[in-house]
Amino acid sequence: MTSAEKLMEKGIRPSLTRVMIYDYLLSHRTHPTVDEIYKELSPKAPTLSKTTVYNTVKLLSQEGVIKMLTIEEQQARFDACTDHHGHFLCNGCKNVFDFDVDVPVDCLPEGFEAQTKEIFYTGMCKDCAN
Amino acid sequence: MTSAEKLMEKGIRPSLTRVMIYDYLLSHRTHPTVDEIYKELSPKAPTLSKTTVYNTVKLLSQEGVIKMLTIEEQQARFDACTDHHGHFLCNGCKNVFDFDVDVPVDCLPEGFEAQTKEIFYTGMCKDCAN
DNA sequence: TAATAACTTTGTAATCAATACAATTATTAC
DNA sequence: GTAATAATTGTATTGATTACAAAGTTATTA
Repeated sequence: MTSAEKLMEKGIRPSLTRVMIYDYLLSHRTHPTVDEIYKELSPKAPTLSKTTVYNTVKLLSQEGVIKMLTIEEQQARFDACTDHHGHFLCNGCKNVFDFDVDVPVDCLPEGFEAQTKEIFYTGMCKDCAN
Repeated sequence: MTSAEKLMEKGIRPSLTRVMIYDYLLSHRTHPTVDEIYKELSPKAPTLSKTTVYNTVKLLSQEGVIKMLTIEEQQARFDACTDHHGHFLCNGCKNVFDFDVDVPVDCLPEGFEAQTKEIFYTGMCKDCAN
């Protein structure tokens, strides 16, 4: 399935801009910020507005196409991989790494219903630990 | 052990302001924001500055006396309970609830060293689910 | 195809949490 | 008690995000 088809499946009209931003996230699993997305795509799309990037990642997040991450900082990051996995923020290089992890289940009090589940670790990555 | 002693144990001089803020967090397990702490304590301490609240929660977080939470929003929240537990943000009432959960261990790639571990869920709490 | 309606994109201005910084006040050490 | 150090304060600034209205684009209808 193409990325445009994935958007349509969620009821999102696959405009060029939306597909471009979604494709960027699909092919760059670096959990970029809005600013990073904007800076990367601006050369190819000189009229792109940062507001559009904000609008688009908000829309895609709301519809569950991508995930918003809020690890510790003041800038949100975005991830096109919506499968469940943990995120590790390295305090050295500030990169965010994925890791496989089993989500704890059945740990919520009676009557609580989870819609999103996030596992965020911070520390030092392999390269920065030494 | 008094809260002042706990601060001293971590090498933090237990000034009146610091103890007051720490005590507030110890007795109000609502995961308040800086603004909420400031608004609650201002009547008792009219000369309190919001900058001092920022300075204090940053210091206490850095020294591991309290924990900073960054669940989904743009305002950080603070928690005096540093035992491991999960946090649940209700999308209805916007309250943050604690829940017991086993932290996954040994899930990081070789060489990665975790310093903090957070488990954040969002959804609907018992009261808001109906 | 033209006219209209609906949606998307854009740029500017505003908001607001957080930080920088310098001045003031309080505490400690000698 | 005075100098040195640390804590607190207020103001100004930064910077991510949102609000909003105008401009541009796509779809719909006749």
